[in-house]
Amino acid sequence: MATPRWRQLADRLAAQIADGTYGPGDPLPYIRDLVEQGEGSKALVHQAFRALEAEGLVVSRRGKGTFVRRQRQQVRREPQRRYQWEKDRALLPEEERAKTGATEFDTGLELPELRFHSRYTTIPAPPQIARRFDVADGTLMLCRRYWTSSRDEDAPLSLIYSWLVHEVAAQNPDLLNQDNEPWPGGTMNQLLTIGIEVDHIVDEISTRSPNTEETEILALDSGVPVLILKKTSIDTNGKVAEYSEVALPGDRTQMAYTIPLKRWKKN
Amino acid sequence: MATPRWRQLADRLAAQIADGTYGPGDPLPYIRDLVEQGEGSKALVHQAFRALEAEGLVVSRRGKGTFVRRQRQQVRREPQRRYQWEKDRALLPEEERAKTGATEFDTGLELPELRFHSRYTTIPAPPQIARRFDVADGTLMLCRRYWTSSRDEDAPLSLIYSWLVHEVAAQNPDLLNQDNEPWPGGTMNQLLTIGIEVDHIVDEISTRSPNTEETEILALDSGVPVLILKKTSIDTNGKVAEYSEVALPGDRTQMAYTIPLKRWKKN
DNA sequence: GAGTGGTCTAGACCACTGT
DNA sequence: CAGTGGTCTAGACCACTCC
Repeated sequence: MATPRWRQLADRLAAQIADGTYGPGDPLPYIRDLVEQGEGSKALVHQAFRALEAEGLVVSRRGKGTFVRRQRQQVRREPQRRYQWEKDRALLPEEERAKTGATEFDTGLELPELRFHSRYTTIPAPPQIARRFDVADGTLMLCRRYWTSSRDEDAPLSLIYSWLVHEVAAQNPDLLNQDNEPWPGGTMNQLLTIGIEVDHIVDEISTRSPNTEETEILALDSGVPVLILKKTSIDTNGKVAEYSEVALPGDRTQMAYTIPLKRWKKN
Repeated sequence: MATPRWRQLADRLAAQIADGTYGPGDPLPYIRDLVEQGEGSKALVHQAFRALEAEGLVVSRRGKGTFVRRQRQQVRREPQRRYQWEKDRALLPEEERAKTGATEFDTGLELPELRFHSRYTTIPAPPQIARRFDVADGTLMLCRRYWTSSRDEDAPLSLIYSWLVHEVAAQNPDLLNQDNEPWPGGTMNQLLTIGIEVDHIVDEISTRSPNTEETEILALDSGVPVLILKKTSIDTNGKVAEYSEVALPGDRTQMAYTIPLKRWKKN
């Protein structure tokens, strides 16, 4: 089929954004003006604008107009450094651990008006989770949901589901109480209190469109996907100690990994 | 403002998809039927359906109906293994190198009807690229664009921009000729022919909505984001030897990294 | 040909922003 | 208050699928 007129209009505007005719923060023409100029009915022009918004190119503000989206500053996450830092920190005395948290490590922000939300639930393992831990379907799990937010609108956020085998976590009853969050020293220290040392961590990264909850909590603009980080911590016995799924705002997050390579022998 | 009726309808259908009322592959009610049932005008119901499509939950087929999207099988990429494998292979004699390519490594597919597309251009470095290589703005660069495609509709794809300093690549004129693609042994072998050994690689991963070109070449369904892999190869002198940006289909790609941690000392 | 989703119009009203 | 984007309707026509 021929390209619909709303697509043609959207592509034309997208090209003008790409070539700088409309720069970041600039206003696009008003919908009503484009209708008057014969681009089509209001619904048609509006559909073109919604497409541009879904593609992350523009933002519309009711009563003001439509503007070219500014690229948001990205937070660079380096799990290789972060996980080792977290593990080292887990052994320190509590006063030391309390000084700075993982969120500050990721963002570089001081700890200002950070609010910490958490909700713990105990539920039977769904099939996918049971498979990760190599336990029977329905094994009781401790499912911890949490996120940090800040008054700063710019503050990067993450939305986390973390899973532990309930029977294991219950060895230290403090771990079952959500009011103990944020736990000084993080998950590595929590695991230490029940005699578990993490040997290595596997990060799996994918992406998808956000659901309505993620859109709301992460304050995502329309059209922004989420990065999904599935993090599996394996202990020194080869067992899965903890598994978490982290949703990260796609327009503010960059994951970075360094891969060293073996040197070729000299000839 | 109150939630618009099209959002309410979309959320209600999304909830029914989530709870299994409509399973993968199942048809949703017809738009016209929902209109008759008083859900709203056709445009309103249609807008709800487009929202569900943009969120990746359903696909619409003209003349047939609207169906719950099936989750696509994901290809797991393990750069730590792949890059070392690529480096090891670069030293092999040509007959050995020709046996299997990087695409087969990623996908596990045999090399059936793979078609290889490439386009080389020589252009002055844009600011971002110049900064990566730490060269002056406008330094001549060899920009290589390529992708592999397959008759199999299921075949996973990637769309790549790769950059080299032109003056460096020109030491082996064969590297400037796009008809030599696919080069047996890959980029590591190409670099070897001009005396460069890669010491380590930095992967940076982000995500965004696809542009129209990526949507077309990667055959992305509506609402599917792309994973962006920015890969920087650093040689044994600490210089950037090659830089590439890879667009990967978000519904078919998973990146996996393993992070070993130092053991705690025994008490 | 009957039924599906997709496009498009003309116009109404609402919610919000500025002055 | 005028002007903006967002919602919604009623109806027309088009492109495609299946019988």
